[in-house]
Amino acid sequence: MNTTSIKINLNHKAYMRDPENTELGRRIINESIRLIDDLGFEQFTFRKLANVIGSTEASIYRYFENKHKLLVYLVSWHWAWLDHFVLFHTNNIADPRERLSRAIDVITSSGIDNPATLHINESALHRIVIVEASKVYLTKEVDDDNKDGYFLEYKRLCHHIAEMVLAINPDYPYPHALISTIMEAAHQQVFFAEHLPSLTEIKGTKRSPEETATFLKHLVFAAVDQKR
Amino acid sequence: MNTTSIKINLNHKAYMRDPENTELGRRIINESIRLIDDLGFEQFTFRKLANVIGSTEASIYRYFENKHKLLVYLVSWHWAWLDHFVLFHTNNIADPRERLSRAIDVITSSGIDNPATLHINESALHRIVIVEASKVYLTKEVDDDNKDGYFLEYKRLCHHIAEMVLAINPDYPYPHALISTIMEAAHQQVFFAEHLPSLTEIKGTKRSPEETATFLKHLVFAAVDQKR
DNA sequence: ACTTTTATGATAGCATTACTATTATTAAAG
DNA sequence: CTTTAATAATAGTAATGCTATCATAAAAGT
Repeated sequence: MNTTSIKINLNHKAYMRDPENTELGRRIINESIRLIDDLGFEQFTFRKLANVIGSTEASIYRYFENKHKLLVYLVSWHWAWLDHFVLFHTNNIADPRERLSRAIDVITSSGIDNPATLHINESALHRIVIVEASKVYLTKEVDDDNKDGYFLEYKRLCHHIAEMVLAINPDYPYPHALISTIMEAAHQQVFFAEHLPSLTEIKGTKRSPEETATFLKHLVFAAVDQKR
Repeated sequence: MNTTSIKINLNHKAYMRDPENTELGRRIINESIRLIDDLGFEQFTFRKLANVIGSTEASIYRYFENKHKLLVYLVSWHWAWLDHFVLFHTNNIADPRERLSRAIDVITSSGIDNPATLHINESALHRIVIVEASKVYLTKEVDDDNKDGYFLEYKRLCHHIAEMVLAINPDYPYPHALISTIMEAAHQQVFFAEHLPSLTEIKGTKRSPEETATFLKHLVFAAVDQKR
């Protein structure tokens, strides 16, 4: 298996025209990641994006209906990429505890860039996901967006890791709740460490993802191994 | 102690003029809760609020610099109120496990209305907090807002519950990380149960807060009791 | 080669949002 | 009974979130 041949496929169309297929599309993705990382999603606009890529608002609107759909696309891409990475790193590992441990390492690790998708800066995308990912579903349109399949990549990753939990303890009653909780915590704790340090023991350093992984493994294995 | 004499005091000024002191101020709070619950924070505007309370945008701007600060105010008020409620329900309980268990019940419980603060619809506010609370800190201005004390109520509640964890197990290394994780999960799981049910075993019914409390107690006591 | 389609760019415009400023009116305080 | 303070009424402005039109260039089909 050659990692340079990876193509991330999404299970929905948050876009109107597939941005992976054109030069302009790839520039939209590439530069929007840069700009959202820079300005935050609230301050990010298609007008500003058009300016930095030397194109026009109207052209960007031909790819994405609005900036929310663009965020959905970016976040979904990240989840699909992480799901792939979890699979890759747990492949051929027999011990279910080791598999789960590695999965937690992957979901907390800061972005690992993929040489096959040069137009995606996965490190910057990971920073975006930490701050903005929950905004894709915390809206009034969540049920419509869910019907359109916008959260399938997130759910699939959650389900894959929940299956590892069940492989360790088939009687654990909350595998999905546990994993969705720690998937969210994986971001929150890193954010808290940097910005609201009194909410966590994790230190706001370069190593906060690893420290967060240690905390989450404590938590998950305690829950899964619990005598009832 | 008479519960009808409670006055929630915030440790910061997200407002320009204290809305508790005037009739218009109380109407702003009261109706903004209704309207945000109804429209979601993104669609909520001061213009729409001014229309429903029969006042003007300019008048509302004399109380709150912008809608983000109003949300900060509402969410802080909720945390201060919950902190008070946790104190109330754990007061005079000697057993630290029982104290922690009751604290978890309080943070997951849907809003309990306070007869002393009739202008606050705590049930609607609780629904707002579930969906919108994380948006108060997931911004580029988080560090400035933190300096202004906007998250003190949240941090204090987290710290109070973390102390209960330490009372049970003084060696547990992540009390604040654990509690901030479950405070966030208390909202997420209820939201997932209703809108993204494949992410959790909690069922999207009226009883989802109680079910979430059961899950969180499992998790917290497993972590705290863990043999290391 | 030559039409037809498709993608982008250039330009304009428009309703809504997020404010700020000005002045008038009314009610409370001194 | 007059000064102050709070609200209302009105207007205006820059930015946002779009949509529409038309020209042009490049790619695809015949």
